[in-house]
Amino acid sequence: MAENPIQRWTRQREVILEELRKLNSHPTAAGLYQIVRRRLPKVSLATVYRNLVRLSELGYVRKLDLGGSEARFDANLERHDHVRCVRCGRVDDLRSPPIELGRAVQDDWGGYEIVDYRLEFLGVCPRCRQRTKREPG
Amino acid sequence: MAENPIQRWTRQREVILEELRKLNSHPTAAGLYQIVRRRLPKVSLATVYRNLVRLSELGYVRKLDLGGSEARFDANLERHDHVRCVRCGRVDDLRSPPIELGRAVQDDWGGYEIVDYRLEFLGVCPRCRQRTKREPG
DNA sequence: ATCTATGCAAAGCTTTTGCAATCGT
DNA sequence: ACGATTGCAAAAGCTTTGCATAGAT
Repeated sequence: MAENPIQRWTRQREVILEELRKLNSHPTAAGLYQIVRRRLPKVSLATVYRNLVRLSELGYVRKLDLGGSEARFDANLERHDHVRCVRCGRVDDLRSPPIELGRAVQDDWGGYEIVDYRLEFLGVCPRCRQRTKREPG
Repeated sequence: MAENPIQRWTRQREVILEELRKLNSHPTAAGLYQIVRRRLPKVSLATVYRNLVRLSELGYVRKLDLGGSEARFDANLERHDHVRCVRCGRVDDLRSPPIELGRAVQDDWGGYEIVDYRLEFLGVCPRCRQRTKREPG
């Protein structure tokens, strides 16, 4: 997938990957930037973006591109789907096995050659459900 | 869904809705703008955006928010999924019936209350497949 | 007459890019 | 030493917003 596999394992790249691997919260680039900054105060947001692109190309991470205005990143490379909270934006992994492509659609594909799918559930996360009970509306 | 259902049926709103209804190509705001401009040369892109938001609130259209950088709009209000061409960005309706939420996931939802899902298939559209045969790579 | 909607331009937000300096190999 | 990578700032791409004017009811 990467055109040029040559890479230099810079401190920035290392820390960005390490911190993303610690999280299961699928941070946005800006979110991860704030976390990485705690270890590398001088890092720039552009470096975080560039490394996330590079690490995706190299197959270390996955760019999620779910709904919402910001892309999210995931170091969990196994095929899995996500649930996104419509209130707070939080994204969690779905424990359940991914759907079977073949079963989902019985009809024809209109001439398309299918290569992948993107499935995202929308819901209200436990914390936001709790909050709703106290302050409805 | 609309906070304030009061509305004025302006020429712009009418034409924007009419043109979107003619299409099954799920245009972006900019794409629809180009089409609407043929009938209303002085219309502004901001008006198209504002009306698409308003028409979504009023339930006349649906904002798709699939992958990709631009939002797409659909006047087909029936529950249906989409296929997006990874080469040219074209979005088509899936004829097949939508998947059944309950069947897709057997396991627990991690405390989430599920309200909706978003399913998008990625593939290569007929035209791009054709092109590939001539100029592979 | 009232008050929403429009057109224009400017601003906002996320992401990308140009450039000189830095650092990994 | 070579050239990929960085930090900074500027730019780019999509969408929203402020404001004065036009227009629907």
